[in-house]
This record gives sequence, structure tokens and C-alpha cells, in this order.
Amino acid sequence: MHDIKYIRDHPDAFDAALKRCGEPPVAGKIIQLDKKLREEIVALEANQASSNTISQSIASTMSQGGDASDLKAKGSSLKKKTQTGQDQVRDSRKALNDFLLEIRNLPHDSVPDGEEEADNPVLREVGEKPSFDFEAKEHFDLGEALGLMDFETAARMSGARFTILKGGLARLERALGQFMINLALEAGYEEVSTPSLVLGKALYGTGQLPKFADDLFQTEDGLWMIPTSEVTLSNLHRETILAEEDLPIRYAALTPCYRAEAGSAGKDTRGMIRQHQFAKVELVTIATPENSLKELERKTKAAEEVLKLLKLPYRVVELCTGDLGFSARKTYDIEVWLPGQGRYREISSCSDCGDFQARRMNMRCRKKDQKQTRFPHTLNGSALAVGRCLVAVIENCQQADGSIAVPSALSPYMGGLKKIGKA
RNA sequence: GGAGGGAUGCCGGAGUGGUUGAACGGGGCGGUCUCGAAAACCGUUGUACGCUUUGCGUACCGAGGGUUCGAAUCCCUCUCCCUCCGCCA
Repeated sequence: MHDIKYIRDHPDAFDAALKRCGEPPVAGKIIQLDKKLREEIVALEANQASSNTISQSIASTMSQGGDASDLKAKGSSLKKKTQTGQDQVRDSRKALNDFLLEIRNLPHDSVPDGEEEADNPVLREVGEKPSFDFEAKEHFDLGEALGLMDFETAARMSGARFTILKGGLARLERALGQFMINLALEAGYEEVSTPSLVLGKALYGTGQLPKFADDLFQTEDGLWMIPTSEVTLSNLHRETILAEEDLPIRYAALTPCYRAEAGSAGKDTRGMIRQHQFAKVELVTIATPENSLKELERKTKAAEEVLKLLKLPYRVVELCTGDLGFSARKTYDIEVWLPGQGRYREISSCSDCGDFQARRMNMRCRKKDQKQTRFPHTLNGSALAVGRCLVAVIENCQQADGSIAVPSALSPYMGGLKKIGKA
């Protein structure tokens, strides 16, 4: 959500920032809606003020035993005006609010200009790509050949975009999740276990709603399945005032994530890259405005650490203005190398959302002994997506015989197992 | 699922139609007293929005509607919490 006062005072800067993201100008429309609303509020409140005065006159007249029927008639006629005024204000407020809710966050000044994914600058490449003296296979060929990855059976009970893992691969997935959440704790994040189903307002808060309802699953009684625990972790302090001295607050959760993938028909149809359900360790930070960019670097480092310890090659790119997500003001994507595909694939996305989500959630902070509240900044990042990391381990650690070498960092989580072979 | 009880300011807790934005107590803050502190005493202490912004106005007592000139107080709907019974991982 945007600060209406900022838009009133800097309409041109607002539109210019949106333009960098390829969005049309809206400040004029917003100011017009806002002006209408405020005019109606002034009229309404003047009305309410005189109603209140009349009511008080009635009270004092009656307490002195006088006749107040004239005053009552006056109050009665004012009442109708007040009611229509209230309706107008409500409608205008909703119109402004609905409009504002659909406008994306503004990019930070430091974000590079660009139109699409191809324009994202690569910040660094880390680790060495493995070289094989055989042709590298994709994870689904390896997994199916091992008899430990089964898409057909999953499709029979759940439809497309689900996977069944067995034996060593099921254990490997669990090991990855445990490994990652433990790293998050070491990095200073507090572990949280949250619901997987949430009310719509939580998703409005983080920005998935109202624009992206198609990407989400909704239950029959109106609850939504979380597409990421960014939603639950960020909403932990919605509608509250935090003590600034307690910031930054850093949370981590290992949860399943559910995505409808409505706009992705035909994309990544084979394998585990794009599933309706996957596990992910998410890191969320609530920081003061002064510290949020610093926290973004810190969070990205924490995510990179997972890949370093697993010895998986990756690169970090910064999203250009045209590729930035709805709620983000600045984002780093981490892409892991997949030898089977012969390309980098996104495995983490770390974003600084500024005060955009805090405003939508009405989460505020305040310095000790100060009256004035302000909006903290929220950040989120995956560290990492477990499903895609499993894919990366399988493809990077594949052996000539089709077995998978377990990364040494993971071995303790797998009872010392060094290799996943045929079942 | 059945039967009851509840939701008021930072906390506890009054308040069943008229200067109640809300008694009283606690806490916090400021002050008096003190070498200092405690105690005592005095004062003060919500949020949001709007305006012709040293001030004024409006709204808010779980949420949304209704009755009324006027609602924290009456009526309706919903949400959440608690107790008992049933069911259950």
C-alpha cells in the first residue's frame, strides 16, 4: 500500500517510479479519488458536528423539563443528510482503497532499469560447475531410473505437478529441509511453526491479493493455502505496534508451499521444478527503515551459505525494474546451476519490500518513550526452496552409474549415508 | 456437533439510552518532598482521520448492520475466547 500523502505531494515522482517498472501513470486518478473523498468527509463531519450540538441541546432542554420537539425535528432531518453522507464516504473510501491495493511497490533508486529477465545484471558467480565424462542427465530421468521418484502414481491420486519420492530421495528431501532450517537458526533467525491456511486479509497484507488470486488455492470455506510462509511470518505482527528496540526481528520457517501455477501451463511440465506443492525454508525480517537494505544483503548471504555448504554452483542476479515482484522494492535472485538442463534456475529470491507490506498489514513500530509511530520495513527470502534444491543435488551429484553422491554436509542428516543408489 | 458464559483504554475493572473518550485501581511519565532513593502527595497518560493546524472538528468501548434527536449501554448478524458434554489426530 502506498502513502496517500506522498502521492499527493509527489505525483510526478510517483508516476516516474512506476514507469520504470513499465506501469502506466496513476497519480492523477488517485488524487482525483482522494480529493472527492476528502470533500465528502468535510461535508459529513460538519453535519455530524451540528447533529451532536442539537443532541446536546435536547439533553439540556429536557433535563430542565422543557419541550424539545422542535429540536428533535431538526435533528431528524439532519439525520437523513448524515446517512447519505456516510454512504458516499464509504463508497469513495472503498474506491480509493481498491485502486491503491492494485498498485505495485515502487522500485528502490538503486535498482537497475530493464524490461525483463534478460536485463537482470549478474552480480557474482560462485562455485565450480561439475564436469562429467558422461552426458549429464536431468533429475527426473535419474530419479525415475533409481525407482525413487514417481510422477505417474502422483498424477493418479493428485493430478499433474505432484511428485512421489521414496527411499533415499524422500530422506534426502527431509535432510535438506532439516539442514536448511538449522542453518537459519545458526544465522540468528527464530524458528516459527505457522498455519498453512490463512484468511484473505493475510494475503492482502503481503500483496498476493487482490491481484494474484489465480495463483493460489482456496478451500471451499474461503481459506487460502499459503504459497510461501512469507505470508504467515510477515503477518505475525499485523495490526500491532512493535518496539523499535526489538528490531530487527528475524523469523524462519520450514513449511509446505502451495501454488496453483495458473499462468504456467506448458512450462516446466516434466520433473519437480514447478510443482503445486513444495517445501521451503523462508526467512522473514522486520527491520527499521534505516537497516532494511543491510538486512537484504545479510539475508542473501544466509541463502548463499546453504549452497556453499552443499557445494552447489550458483550465481546471484539483481532483478531489474521490469522483473521486480509486486511487493518488492529491491530483489536478489539466487540461481543454482543444473547440469542436466545446462542452465541456471531460480532457487531463492530475497526481497526488500520497504514499508509496502507493513502499510497493508498496519504493522507499525515506535521508539521507546516516543509517541510517533512509523512503518517498519519487511524483507523475505528463501533459504532455500527445498524441492528445487533436491533437483540441484541430484543433477550436480550424479554419478556415471546413475547414483547420487550425498553432499558431505548432508550426510549427518542421513545417518551417514554417502550415496543413494538403486532401490 | 449440543448447552451455557464472555469480549471496554498499557493492565485490572465499573458502566443497561443524554456533556462518558469513558468512574475507580494498578502501571508509565512529569513534579513536590529528599543528600539520593522509597513512601506520600499533586499533575499527566489512547488511536486514526480531516480542517481555515500554537487550535478546532469527526470517528472509534470485538466486527458489521439496525432502532433513536442521541447508543459502550436496546435489537439483529458475524468473529474470537472460556466452561461443560459429545466426537476425534
